[in-house]
Amino acid sequence: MILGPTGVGKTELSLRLAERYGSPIVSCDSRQIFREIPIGTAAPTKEEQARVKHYFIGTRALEEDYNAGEYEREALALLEKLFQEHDIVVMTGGSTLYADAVCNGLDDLPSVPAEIRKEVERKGETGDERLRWLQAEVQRLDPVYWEEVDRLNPARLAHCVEICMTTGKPYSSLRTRLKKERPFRILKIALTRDREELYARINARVNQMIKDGMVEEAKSVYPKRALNSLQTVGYRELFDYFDGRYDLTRAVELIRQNSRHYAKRQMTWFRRDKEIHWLNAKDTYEKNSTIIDDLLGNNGMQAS
RNA sequence: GGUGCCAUAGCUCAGUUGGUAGAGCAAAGGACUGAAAAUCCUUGUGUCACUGGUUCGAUUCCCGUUGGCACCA
Repeated sequence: MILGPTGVGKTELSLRLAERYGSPIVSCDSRQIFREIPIGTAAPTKEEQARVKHYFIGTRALEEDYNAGEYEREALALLEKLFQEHDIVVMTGGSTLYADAVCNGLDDLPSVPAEIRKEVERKGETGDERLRWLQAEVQRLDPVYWEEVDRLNPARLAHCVEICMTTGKPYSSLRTRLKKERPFRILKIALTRDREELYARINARVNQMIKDGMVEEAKSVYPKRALNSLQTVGYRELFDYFDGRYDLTRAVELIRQNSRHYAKRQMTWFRRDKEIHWLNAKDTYEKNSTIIDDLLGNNGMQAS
């Protein structure tokens, strides 16, 4: 598994490793999975996909309500198949929860019916009012979870309420947080770079996306802006630009900034994971692939 | 050349009737089990332009210097 913050250089390393091991690449990215938005999500290009077979790239429509649980099921099913033909399968991506779902598993929860989601969404007009309603509901439906939840986080509270309403049981009673066994060994590699350098790469990549037609791409999906799949760095800022809230220069500035924030949040998540082996993205492929071979216990393996 | 105004955090600025200072943004750290590129929490980083004076004490008042802006010649 090749992890790392956005823009660090996962794609190139993954491609070369996949070629070396004769493996496909299983993407672990919650936004590259949508086919309508390849530019703004820095999805692998046609050329890159021609080099190595990719999974979970552009396979879903924006309207499909995709989530980490569904990804866990699909990815595990796919891996089972792939491991029949491959000793090593390369997985890569920056969606931390999705990666976690594959490695450790999520609890078995039902998916929330649309009516319930709508109901929970609608309560309270203003953000404050809604937050207070959610807090009251969690206290009433799941006092155990109330004790541990981040009480100011509407997304957390809403999820608990949704699950309680869907199952009729307290969310906390379904939340085992047990680590699931997997029928394969997982080697987690994360790439890192100096912060300054990472940010410079992110800034440059945003420029490139704009040149590659990201504004037009965003325009084409603008009518669907309310979808969860479009609550995505790059698109939100461009939608606001289309609405006249600021000019394109400002929008690009905000995209850069929010991408940096995203990378920072990813780093926070990765730092906590003690299973990760860190590699410097600046080191040569030869050096890094040798380290990875050692970690795999495949010192004798010849690069093809 | 003259007059006036300004100089405080990375940026934009507030403020101290004289007791060495605080907002927004930027930035940094953290949380995270089906919306996760989502959602949320915490944190103020400073020769208060420089020199001298008055004062127990000056970022604050005064003289000068430098830089910027405006107006007048």
